[in-house]
Amino acid sequence: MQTDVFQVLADPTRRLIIQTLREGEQQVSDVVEKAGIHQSGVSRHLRILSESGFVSMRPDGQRRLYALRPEPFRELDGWLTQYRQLWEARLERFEAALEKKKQQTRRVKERGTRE
Amino acid sequence: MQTDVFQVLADPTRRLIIQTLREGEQQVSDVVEKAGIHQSGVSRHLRILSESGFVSMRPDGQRRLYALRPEPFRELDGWLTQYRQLWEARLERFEAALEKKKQQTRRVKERGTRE
DNA sequence: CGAATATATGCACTGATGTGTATATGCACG
DNA sequence: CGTGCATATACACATCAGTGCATATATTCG
Repeated sequence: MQTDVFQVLADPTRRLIIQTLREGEQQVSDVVEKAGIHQSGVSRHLRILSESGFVSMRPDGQRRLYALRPEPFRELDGWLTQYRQLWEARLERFEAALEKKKQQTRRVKERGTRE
Repeated sequence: MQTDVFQVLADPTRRLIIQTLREGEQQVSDVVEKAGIHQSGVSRHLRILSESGFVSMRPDGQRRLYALRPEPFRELDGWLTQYRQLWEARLERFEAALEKKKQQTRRVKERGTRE
């Protein structure tokens, strides 16, 4: 968790690895095939991803299975939330979603609807 | 728009500048005060932010006013969407819990006290 | 035990990038 | 005009990060 989320995501290869792991748990050699760099490089990227919380590691014999973890994504989402109002006039996310549900029941009488 | 969003956000000073611009349009000298680096550096960061679409620039006499633009944030949000399912399951549980609590509250109000 | 396989790490290199200093450019105003 | 202020840019520099190569570590299997 020592390296910050943005730093980690800045590298394209790392994003590719993350993308790859979306399919589910993978061992290093699988990732190597898709990453286009040497095994040593992948190993180091996985280390960074691990230390920053993006992936978890589970030993399976001599292999190591890596999988995505939600926390950093959530963190990024949190950061992004500060700026949501920039493009989302109406917030329909998170608690706002709940709020909306309540208002649905209550009928929309205000000018809350956009033009 | 040549530099990619993640690359741009990787630099802490740049994120600080973005944060600063959340308060609204600012001229360079304002940003300099808050950024903690020299004016030339700020100028270059603003250039990068501009080229990547994070900010817009509007000349005002000899000054230049920079302001946040939504596009890159939206782009980041789009990227993030691929991974939302990673943690939204949990979030939904959270929402459900909240909902439940609210219903509880409502019930309590309707029927008087129970426990 | 020794060989084979999977993954991690030390070393060296290189390209990219953030920064300061100094200077250029652009605008305003006497 | 010419002086002053706001901002941009050229240059030099130092640091860092990603990479390959070679090698170490760990585990499985014969």
